[in-house]
Amino acid sequence: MSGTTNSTRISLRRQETISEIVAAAWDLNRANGLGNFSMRELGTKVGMRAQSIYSYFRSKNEIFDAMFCDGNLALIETMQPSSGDGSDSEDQLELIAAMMRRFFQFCTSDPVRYQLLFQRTIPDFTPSEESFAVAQQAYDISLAPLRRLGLEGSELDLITAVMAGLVGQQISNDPHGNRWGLLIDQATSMLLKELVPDHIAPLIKGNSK
Amino acid sequence: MSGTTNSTRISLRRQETISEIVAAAWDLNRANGLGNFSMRELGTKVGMRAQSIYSYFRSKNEIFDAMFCDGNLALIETMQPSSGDGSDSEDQLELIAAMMRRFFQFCTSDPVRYQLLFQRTIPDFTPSEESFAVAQQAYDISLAPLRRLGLEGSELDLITAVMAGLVGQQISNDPHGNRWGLLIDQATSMLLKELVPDHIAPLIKGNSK
DNA sequence: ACTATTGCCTGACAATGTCAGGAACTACGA
DNA sequence: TCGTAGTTCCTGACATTGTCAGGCAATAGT
Repeated sequence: MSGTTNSTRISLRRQETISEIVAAAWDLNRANGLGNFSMRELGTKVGMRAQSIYSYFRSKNEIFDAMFCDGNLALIETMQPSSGDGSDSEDQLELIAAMMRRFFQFCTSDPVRYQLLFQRTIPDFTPSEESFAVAQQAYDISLAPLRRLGLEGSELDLITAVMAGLVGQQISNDPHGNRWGLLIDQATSMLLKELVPDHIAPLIKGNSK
Repeated sequence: MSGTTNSTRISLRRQETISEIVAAAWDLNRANGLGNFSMRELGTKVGMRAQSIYSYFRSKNEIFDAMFCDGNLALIETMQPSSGDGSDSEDQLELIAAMMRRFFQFCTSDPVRYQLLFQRTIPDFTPSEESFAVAQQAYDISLAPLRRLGLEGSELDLITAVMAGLVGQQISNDPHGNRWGLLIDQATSMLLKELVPDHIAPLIKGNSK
């Protein structure tokens, strides 16, 4: 099982099987909680024996690695700017709020994916260089609108903390609701008042208690 | 192994052994990552066979439960008001900032404990009624200073999200440093400006960019 | 057609959580 | 003090789990 082949047909077939295995792994993780599945269960779901999976992935952790890469690609797709994104100050600010809501939705719509991407749930799993590079790309794309506002360093740290906090609390404490989702706009405006006070007048409509 | 005995000496001995097992479990979890230890390893560390541990805990998850309870008792101890806490408005505000710093320190000083208390890392583990009650108590004690300021509902949600976010980002991204710890005071004042604007004049010394 | 590669299988092994039964020791009551 | 009950650990064992080795049937390449 070298994994290298010159045949397009076989290569395609192999890629398909790999994708099937990864998709089945997502299903099992979502059903059982992250990490709570056996290779035998996975094999059964795909229609082969567990041992056969080892001709596609060298270890269980390599399946997590493929999932990690998969999840970050999905994040890139979610956070990629869409074609209608304007460039003047007012649109930028609305873009930030929309970006926050998009990230929140991405994370809370799939808690297992969130765990794998942003927490350290699997003790022995660390991403490969390749998939870590994808994660870095996802990070850069996610923060690009903030950087375009001139935010950097500790300012970005504060924003990522607030965003991560809203998501984390939502997933931990109200997984089937939207309790912390209702706070996104307030949190966003609070952050922008703090970090970009000169730019926020048009967006802020009054937030006093 | 009924676990019920009339003998103080035996009862004490049993409690000591239980404590030893839990302490050894903390050590192993901290060394290997949460959940990444075997009962055999734990038995060896305590000086008995793995099977013998089952005369003290019915399952591995029951050990996690004891640890969960343990960790929340430590949180209660950390967040309990100290004797020098004043009651007027100015002291209250400084109390909030100190509370934030204390919570941050509690979490980041022991990431495995943080994971067990605040994340869902062990798929099949849910706290027992008894230890969940301790966790509720810890929550109430932690939030009491905020409630004394008149904060409630979604205001508390925003604060807990920011706090959780700072901790979570710190532990995930800078486990051996203090990158997000440096943002605590700014985050605190930002929150108080947002939520208690009438009360914060004496504390805020100017935070514009 | 023949050979090499691929894709799965069976068989097996060490590690893991946990159960059952029992021996040695300790505590309690007569 | 002695006998009995309870406690604390042990050995032995089992089902499950991650993963390796070897091999056969089907497919691909020449």
